[in-house]
Amino acid sequence: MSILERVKAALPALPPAEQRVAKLLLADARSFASLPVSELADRSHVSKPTVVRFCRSVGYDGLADFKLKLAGSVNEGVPFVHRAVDEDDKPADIIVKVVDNAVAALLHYRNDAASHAFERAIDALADSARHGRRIEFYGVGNSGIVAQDAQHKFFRLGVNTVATSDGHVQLMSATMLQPGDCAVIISNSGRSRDLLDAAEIARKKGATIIIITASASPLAQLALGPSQILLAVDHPEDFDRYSPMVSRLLHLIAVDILTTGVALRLGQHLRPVLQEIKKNLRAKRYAG
Amino acid sequence: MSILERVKAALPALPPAEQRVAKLLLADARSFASLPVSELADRSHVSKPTVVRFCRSVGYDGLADFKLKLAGSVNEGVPFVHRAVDEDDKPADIIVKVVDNAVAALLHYRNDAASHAFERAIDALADSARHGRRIEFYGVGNSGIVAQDAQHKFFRLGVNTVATSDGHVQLMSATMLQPGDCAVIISNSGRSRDLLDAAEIARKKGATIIIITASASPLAQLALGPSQILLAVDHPEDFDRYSPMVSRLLHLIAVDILTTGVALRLGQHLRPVLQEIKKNLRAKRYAG
DNA sequence: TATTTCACGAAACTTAGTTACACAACGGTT
DNA sequence: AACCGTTGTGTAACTAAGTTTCGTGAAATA
Repeated sequence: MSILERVKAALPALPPAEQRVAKLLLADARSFASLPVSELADRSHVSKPTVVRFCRSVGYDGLADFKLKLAGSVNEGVPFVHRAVDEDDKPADIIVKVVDNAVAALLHYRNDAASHAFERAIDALADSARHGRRIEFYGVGNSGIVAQDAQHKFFRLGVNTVATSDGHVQLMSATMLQPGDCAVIISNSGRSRDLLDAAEIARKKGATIIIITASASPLAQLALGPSQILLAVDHPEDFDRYSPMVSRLLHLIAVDILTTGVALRLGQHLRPVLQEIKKNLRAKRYAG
Repeated sequence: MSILERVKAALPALPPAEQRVAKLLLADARSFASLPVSELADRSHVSKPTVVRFCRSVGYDGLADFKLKLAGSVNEGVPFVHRAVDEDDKPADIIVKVVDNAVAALLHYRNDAASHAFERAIDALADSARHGRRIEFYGVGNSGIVAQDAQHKFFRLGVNTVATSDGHVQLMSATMLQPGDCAVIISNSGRSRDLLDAAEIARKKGATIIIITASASPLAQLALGPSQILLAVDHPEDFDRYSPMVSRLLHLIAVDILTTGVALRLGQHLRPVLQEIKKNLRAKRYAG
């Protein structure tokens, strides 16, 4: 996909000298594009032609071509660094900064989201959906809204789900779960007492629990067993001030990924349901 | 900001020959980086040094430096194109595609969001907040969730707001609005009857109405008057299949921008409120 | 052991990018 | 109106970056 990934994949098949060049590249891709051949050759302890050969080995025309493509590829993440909003920002600045921060967080998340955990979560949810088992979404505060959003999405897939943002109702609801059911628990901090209790109860009842929260939190600790799945959502320190804004977006994206995955699993036989919903909604609309 | 924008801005101040180089660049930025000086000089009918001079005029070290930065900049939008999820995508692919689609939509939005409209909206909201007037968020379906999210955000700023996702309640609530109050109406399609009615009532009552919806919709039509503000949220055709997912994110980002803007306007005197909320929330948490 | 193949570097070469310099046009001053 | 400086531009020389050629030594194959 990205150049670096391609290089990483090709690395073992490369001759030793070229591997050293690859290592240099991977160690500091940013500066690789701006250094001249001689410098690159020196730093990786090979000759200049070897640097060129390396470029061709990984599928480019030569060093010049490689540098160009690399510059494009490496810069992917660069423009979207976190930038604090300050007092005298105009609305135009705020728009750019808010969006860039969101994008930076999303791209960061994309790079280290655990696809394996998603696979398990999607399996479990699709399974519950297919067998008509219960799927419940719990969240409090801001995460309660994410839970509702998730519920809404699954609902539109024709899957019968419930979202609860009230601590007491969550406890009651969790008590009624059974093996084969899924409880998706969403929390920004991962420290909410109500959610910890609900998760614990759901676990005891044998339900599969899927936890969307920060990886170093008490709630995340609960997601270690065999039918417990952790979808870690972390964001870099410097997003702290925007934590509620950013984490919510990441939680929503996690929900989108789950929904998309489950929709694909369920496949064909949910199409009719979707169309019917659409038809009925249209009646509520202004014709224009 | 982006290289091309910077060039476009600097263009009028450039000498004629350099302007020709700039024109070539803007006409086909993609290939500019990969062509040699001589070719660039030929195509823009100037000499080689002029090409280099142009690069320096717009703030780079020389042609080499410029090409490198350009390669990075031009690719900015490229990696994040819409990519459809298909049946045999693995979870890892789904993650990448879902995130990339979201990012593509966000960046697109960032580029043509009307900052002027945001300015007016932020002014109106901050004004209502300062004078203790009512601020209400209306939305149905998925947008109801966005409305709640917005309410939650303003609530955390210490601003007393209401979110309503029930059509009947919206009508009742809108009826009670007065000049100086704000109604923020959120809709994906901009065709929901309930919201159109609520918007119309709010308008008649003299409240400022802020509409977050697609620009070519009936609801958007309502936002043409002096105390009506349209925050248009459109997304390209090809996002259609993901429309609910993407538009919701964009609506949320619009809300983030509003919140951030209002928070800056309100400034200092909301800090104590925030700290108190934080303190009280902590009691609900598990110590770890 | 002979032979082929492969990996690598030294040196020559080519081309890209840069600098130095010269000239022309314009604007303001004497 | 003649002068001088500033500014914009191209020509030609130059430097350094990237590339190709070729030769050597090591490993693999016969």
